[in-house]
Amino acid sequence: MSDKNPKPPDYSSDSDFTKQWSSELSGYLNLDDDWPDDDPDSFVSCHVLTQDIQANEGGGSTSHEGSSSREVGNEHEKKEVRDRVAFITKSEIEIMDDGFKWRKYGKKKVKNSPNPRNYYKCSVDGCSVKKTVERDKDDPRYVITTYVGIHTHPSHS
DNA sequence: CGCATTTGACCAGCGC
DNA sequence: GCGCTGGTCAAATGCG
Repeated sequence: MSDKNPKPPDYSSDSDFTKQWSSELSGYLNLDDDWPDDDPDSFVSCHVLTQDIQANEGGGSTSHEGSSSREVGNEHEKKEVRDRVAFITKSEIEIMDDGFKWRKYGKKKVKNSPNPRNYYKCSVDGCSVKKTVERDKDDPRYVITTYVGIHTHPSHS
């Protein structure tokens, strides 16, 4: 991708799109920026699944659903308490500038979907936030963005 | 010149 | 014990 600042042709008002995202993120990432959220009902559907990514079949409708052997209500306190925020966004593009700089550090093909999964990491100094972007296998027009960690900086502006 | 992006390989954890 | 999946890092290249 040679385009650093992708402007989705579909979203004429990508500004609102970004604002909304930041607004959503601000609720979890504690962003100081006050976005003039004037369009809560935008054309983009953003679903937030926080702290519980049990929804492997999150995109809705996935293959095996009968295997309910493992309950997901328990928290796995194995190592660090990384904040995981999964965003299911209805968009054709997965590269959206939410106000942070992301450096792609890996691409892996998942068996659960015919599409590869992209791994991004914040390139801001002192910020160790990671982001994983994956396309829905059932609905390619949907993108699942999972944020891991909390931004320690307001924005890269 | 610096940095973002890309692909491959390696490693770790878990399942069977 | 071996295999598989997922995840991360490293090196190289291209572009700004």
